[in-house]
Amino acid sequence: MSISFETIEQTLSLWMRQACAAVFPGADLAALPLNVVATTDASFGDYQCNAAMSVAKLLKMKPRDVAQAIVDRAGCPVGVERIEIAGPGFLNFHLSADWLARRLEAVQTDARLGVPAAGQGKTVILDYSSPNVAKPMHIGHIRSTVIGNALDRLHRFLGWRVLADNHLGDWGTQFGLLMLGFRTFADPTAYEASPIEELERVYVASYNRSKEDENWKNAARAELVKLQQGDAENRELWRSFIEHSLREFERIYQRLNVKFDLVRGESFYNDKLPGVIVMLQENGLAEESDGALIIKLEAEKLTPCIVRKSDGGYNYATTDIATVLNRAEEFKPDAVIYVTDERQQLHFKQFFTVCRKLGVTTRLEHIWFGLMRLPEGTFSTREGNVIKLDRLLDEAESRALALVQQSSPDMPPAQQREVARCVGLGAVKYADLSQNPQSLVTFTWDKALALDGNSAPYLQYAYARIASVQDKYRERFPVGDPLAQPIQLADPLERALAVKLLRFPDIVLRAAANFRPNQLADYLFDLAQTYSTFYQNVPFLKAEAGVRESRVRLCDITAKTLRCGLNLLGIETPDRI
RNA sequence: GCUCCCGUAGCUCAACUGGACAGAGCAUGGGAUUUCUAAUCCCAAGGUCGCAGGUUCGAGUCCUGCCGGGAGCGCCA
Repeated sequence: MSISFETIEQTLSLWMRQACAAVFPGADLAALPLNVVATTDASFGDYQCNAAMSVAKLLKMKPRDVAQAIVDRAGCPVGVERIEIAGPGFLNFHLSADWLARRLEAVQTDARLGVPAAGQGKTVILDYSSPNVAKPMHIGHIRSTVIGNALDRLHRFLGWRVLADNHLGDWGTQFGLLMLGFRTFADPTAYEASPIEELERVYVASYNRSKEDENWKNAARAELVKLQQGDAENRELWRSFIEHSLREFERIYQRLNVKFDLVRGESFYNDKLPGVIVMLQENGLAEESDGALIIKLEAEKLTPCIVRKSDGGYNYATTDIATVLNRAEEFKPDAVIYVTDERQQLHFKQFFTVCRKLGVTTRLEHIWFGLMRLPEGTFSTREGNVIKLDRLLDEAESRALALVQQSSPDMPPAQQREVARCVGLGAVKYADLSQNPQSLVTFTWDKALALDGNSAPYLQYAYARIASVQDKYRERFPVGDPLAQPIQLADPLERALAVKLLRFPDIVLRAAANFRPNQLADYLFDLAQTYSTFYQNVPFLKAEAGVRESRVRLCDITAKTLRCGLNLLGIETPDRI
């Protein structure tokens, strides 16, 4: 069953706006921030509002007088026991325990846990992961993939129609070097055994030679031109590179539980590029410069955007413009979101600006994240110092397995491996999702594979403990039915847990709106900590009947929230750990 | 030279986009288990939020300058 809820912040904020309008008729409050938000500290109540300060400024009154007027004349919204005025004019809302309990009861039987379907009827295209063909996926790809996938899951859960598109790098100058290298250096046996590894080796060899051999460089360029002109043999080779790469990528995506709705590489748009140029010219945007076709963006204080090279070839920008035009026409999305690393910020600014000039009104967002680097500096395929994604995941699973074997020696080995898989993968994903995407990341094994503290295993452990409590309850009280008993919030630890649980919908909305999965991760960790304190200090199975059922219900809602939240981050929750 | 990010406890990171005495984890020291999974919990210690000004009732958050780190800046993607 699914009930349509307004979130608590939405309800209280709306009430506040109406209250201010009623108490101060005639004042133009439309532009003022009157939002009610969760408090940072329980001593300030459950929710707080700073409206009095902004209203006071507008009306040239004292903030405390404004706050007092609101409290005196507007009363309290439903569910709020009292509103206190604190400090310079903060309004602190204290929710009634009874209202919290009734609300939790409704959430418990709601399939969406009270999260509104805010994206209903809207479409978003998510462009993420997008690895380059013929190169192995390495730890640098994990951020785009994991963050993009979390945004995918968040939006889908909120009711958006999501089209996840893997915009593969399957076209471009690297193919000249790759083809020439392949014909010269490739070892058929190695290629058969491990195509991507061999392609990578071949590419690096070819690239290195091009740096010192001008003829080699020219020959590579000739191969590229042949490919672009549709030469059958090069075309076939190119196709086989893509095929092998996709098979390899697919294996890793399955491992990460990542699914795409569309896999349209850059080459998909090849035949649309001349049309884009014509369009740019017709709009008077493009001009010749040193043989290339460029779009000047001086008014926007951006460097020019090159849309056709002097040799007649097209650029990244041209493909991206064609892609947006195509997406807008075919899918009519409300938004197109790109998840890439920080180095592409300028490119996206230029390209979005050009799209606007072409009359594209679709919301375009570039969600960039800090480049992953090694303690000794950046890494690249060419340098050969990459850490493959497979190796990272293998290492994660084997570290987790050691831990599982140690703490659950009686578990059957097959189950130990399955738990280790969930825990190891969860740890890797969580390491990326729990911090601000834009922060700079230096890769270290211990950080990426942390299994304690603020980590996925901590959350998974909390979840597994609840599953165990529920089993024990059924064992000892086979005729008991928690849902038949009301939730009671007498103990402060129960109340604290209840308040935290009911924040979930607002957190999910915010994490999606800000494109910041770490805000959800933060919340889940906080929730798990609150639960662990509750678990440690409040008995449930030994509590008297009634209280016992109420607490088991709190456990159940916590489990559902953890599972739902972790699932939104792409992290699994085994029942045993 | 110009543009964009970042600088918070010994270490790794938060801080709901301008709100209350800046919070966690790790590491350190102390404590809790005959009882629901100790991969846990409780307590302690740890800070001039890079520096200097400014705006504001209020600044880690906004503005200016400087210092330090990263990234980008016409035919790569």
